[in-house]
Amino acid sequence: MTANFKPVAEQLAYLKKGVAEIIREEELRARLEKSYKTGIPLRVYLGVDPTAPDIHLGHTVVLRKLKHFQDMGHTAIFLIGDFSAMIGDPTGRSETRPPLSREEVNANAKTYLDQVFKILDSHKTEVRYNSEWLDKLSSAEVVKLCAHYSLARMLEREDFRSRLANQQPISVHELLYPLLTAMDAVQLKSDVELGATEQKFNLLVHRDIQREYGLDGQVCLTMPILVGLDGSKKMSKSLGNYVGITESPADIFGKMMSIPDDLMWSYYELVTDRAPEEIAALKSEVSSGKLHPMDTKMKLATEVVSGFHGADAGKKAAENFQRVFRDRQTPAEMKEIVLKRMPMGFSIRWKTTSSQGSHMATDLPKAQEKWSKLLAYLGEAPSASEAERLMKQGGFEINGDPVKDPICKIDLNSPSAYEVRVGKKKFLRIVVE
RNA sequence: GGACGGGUGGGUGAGUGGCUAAAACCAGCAGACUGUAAAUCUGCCGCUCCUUGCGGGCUACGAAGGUUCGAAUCCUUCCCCGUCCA
Repeated sequence: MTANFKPVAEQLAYLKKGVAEIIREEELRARLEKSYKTGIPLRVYLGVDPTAPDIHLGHTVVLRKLKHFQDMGHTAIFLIGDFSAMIGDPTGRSETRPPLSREEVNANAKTYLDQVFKILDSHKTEVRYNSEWLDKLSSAEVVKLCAHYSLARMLEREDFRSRLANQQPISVHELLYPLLTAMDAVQLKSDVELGATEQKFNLLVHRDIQREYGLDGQVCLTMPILVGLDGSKKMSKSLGNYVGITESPADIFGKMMSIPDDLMWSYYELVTDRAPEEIAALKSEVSSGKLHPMDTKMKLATEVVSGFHGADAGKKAAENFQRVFRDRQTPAEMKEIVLKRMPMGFSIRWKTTSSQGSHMATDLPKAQEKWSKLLAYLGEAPSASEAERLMKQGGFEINGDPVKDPICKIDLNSPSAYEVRVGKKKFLRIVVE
């Protein structure tokens, strides 16, 4: 069976969109040509350590590139670093990462796959786990592997060098990270490995080690790091400047709108399917004043939402955004929480457009309860103090009117419904039955 | 193994016995202005209780003990990190 590849030049143009660096482009072209002639698809892999339960927009940059290879008929391999996650990639770290347990890693790996297949075609993706071979590696083999690389070369790496210079600790096992993950490349016999620019060192070590094991060194393709919502640091969960791909359409839309204007071009390039020429055209129309930056950003937000939730959701999110923030109305749909008095306390039911749940609250027995406490109890404010603060500062509204009195109470005995705004973006409908 | 230096709130980092829930800066949150952008200005920024007050309580400066009317600050032991020597 021979895949029907597109001409090499066309493939290359498609694959080059948005990339930071290809090491080396000539080799990639050569491999594409060979594949074109033989009909054998390239083996392209992306290794990801499941260190957190969710993936965010930043991760999708490189996933999308893997998808591009898939689109061109090549074999996409999604490698889950279930073993390497337990070491922790030292990249970009100014300190040693606390190791994860196998249980955490496995749990994370499971949630990754669902999310990843929002981007990749699950039927065409080869999913592998590096514990498959790394678990079995004997000490003798590890020693042999280590013999292929020198400490001096290891210390060429920026984050090791700077930690050394700043008198911060480097654990020996961290040095093992690039070497052990190189075994992935060896085992997979990869033609191409993808990664973010910060992975360049690792990718290059992998390439070197492949050669030591008698393979042709893989092509390394790096993608730029997506800047987070704050507009300066890289997108990461721990910095809180991220968009999770499982978030609701409204949240994704709102977050996308909050990025600085200048940032939208790189988002267009890295997380949408727009061709480079289209992006350039949009950019010049904005700078000439023909297009309003906000409208252009709304387009971006719509496309991002559509990518994860479908075109309808994207459209709806855009409409809702305009309704709430331009027309200053309440959203068409908001999270609804129903409180119902029961003999033992309250039953609490909540539902959003995408999910729902319920539980009993036995420790909320008062008929008159402070809003601040209720919000904290419901998890809609981090703490009661925080909620009080919000109220004092005018960030809390009931049915459209600001309530600044921090001891304002809700009567849980008389049935009624409240439309409540908590902070800038959160709207709730609270119903007492 | 030895000699030194260090561990403070989400981060950086002051503070060496009471005036310190702990300077300053960053991040974060809210308000004003706007395009929920950026920039700017103002305020807030441990938890909790109430009668929301420059109010009460609790917790917090690596851990555990101790000295003291009183400790992030002094003492003891322990843990962790770095540097230099071997």
